[in-house]
Amino acid sequence: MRTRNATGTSPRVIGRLCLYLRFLQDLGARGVGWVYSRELAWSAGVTPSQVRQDIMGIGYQGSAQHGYEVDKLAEAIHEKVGVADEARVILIGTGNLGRAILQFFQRNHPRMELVAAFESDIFLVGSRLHGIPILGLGELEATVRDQDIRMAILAVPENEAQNGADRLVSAGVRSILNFTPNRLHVPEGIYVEDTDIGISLVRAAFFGCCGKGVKV
Amino acid sequence: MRTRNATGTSPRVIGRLCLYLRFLQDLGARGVGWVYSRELAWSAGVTPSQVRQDIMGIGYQGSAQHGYEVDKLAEAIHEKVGVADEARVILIGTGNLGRAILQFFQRNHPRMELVAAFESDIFLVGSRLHGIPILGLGELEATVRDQDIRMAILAVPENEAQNGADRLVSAGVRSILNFTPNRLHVPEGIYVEDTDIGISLVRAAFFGCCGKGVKV
DNA sequence: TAGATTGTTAATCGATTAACAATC
DNA sequence: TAGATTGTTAATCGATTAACAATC
Repeated sequence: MRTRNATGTSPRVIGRLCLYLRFLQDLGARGVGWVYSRELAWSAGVTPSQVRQDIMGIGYQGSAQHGYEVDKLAEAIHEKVGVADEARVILIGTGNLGRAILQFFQRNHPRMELVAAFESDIFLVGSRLHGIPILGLGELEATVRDQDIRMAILAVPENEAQNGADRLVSAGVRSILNFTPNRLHVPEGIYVEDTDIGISLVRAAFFGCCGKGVKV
Repeated sequence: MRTRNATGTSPRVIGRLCLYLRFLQDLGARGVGWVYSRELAWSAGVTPSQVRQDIMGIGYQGSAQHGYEVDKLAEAIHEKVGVADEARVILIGTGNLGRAILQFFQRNHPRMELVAAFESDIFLVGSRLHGIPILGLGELEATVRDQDIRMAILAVPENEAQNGADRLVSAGVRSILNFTPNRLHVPEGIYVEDTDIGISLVRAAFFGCCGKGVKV
């Protein structure tokens, strides 16, 4: 199963564009005006060839003489990827992981807006965590519909994962950032981004200790 | 740049084996004795073909009649991936993210052992967080050497990321689970697993809101 | 100019899927 | 047996890299 969109942009390309954008913003802040694919490649840990492919993919053109204009390229990438800025998001689950995500929003204040967090524990409902209102799970569907929410962060206990996803999807959510250790079964057209710390730990242990991981 | 090891096991395969293992352990606990590739595939969100490929890769054989024996297959996967159980890990940085990771260890108690956490704030050094001793960054190298640590979790502020990685590598660490938003530059043979919540958010927003993500 | 870089196509590489004989 | 499944090879698909003409 692959994810694609109309323009052929894959999740991997989006990830790399984000990395380029961070580097470009950094360069811009330092007053650097131009950058070569080689330098962008270095910042993102990829090849210059791939950088040029990615930039070709968003239709931006550089100069063979000076490389890419920092501000212009940043703008071009932002035009492609900047939907994140307008995204309004909800969080389901305010356990340890949920609270870490709330903190992430409070600290890094990504431009996307965290509208509300949902929680089944009625003692928490009605309060606020890191400035975000905690609503009861019963209000989930109404909130998604009324506020036209298209994206949700799922951080509920494992045994509620699929049920939570089902409710989100039927309420109208189009993409889920899944922090549960389960793989979610969703209809076609719904995007799921899995984040699995347990697997990341095992992978690092495997390649670090015994797998003799080798970059080739 | 790809990561490979002697036996050809890629990070993706390891990730899927972990998912199969979780499902198998669940089945085992429920007293189920046999499982088909179709069911394993469903649990991990992949195709039965891929499941059979992965299982072939670890050298386990099933039966065309009953599928795979749950306990035996779990054991075979565990034999491949179970190095994680013996891994001893250190954490660098005890900010918000670092503390979330400490909580993760305390709650999910993965079998790998979190030996110590390192912190530059001298007011925290000497105390314990979630049962884990907090040491000063000056003790990093000695600890890695004396305790033969091969894996580290990097959760320092962005501007200390590369420096932290350099110190870890030169002290002898072989793999890094990187929670900073930077891509680390490490020598060949060192494995880095990147976890980037910011990018995950942007991806989900992109494919949920405007990218019209479609599973194909 | 000479040298370095981009844009873009072609080649390569790896990962996934399909197909099907063998099996029970 | 008939039907379903595995093991395994071949085909497909996608992503990455290499190559090189065009450019300045």
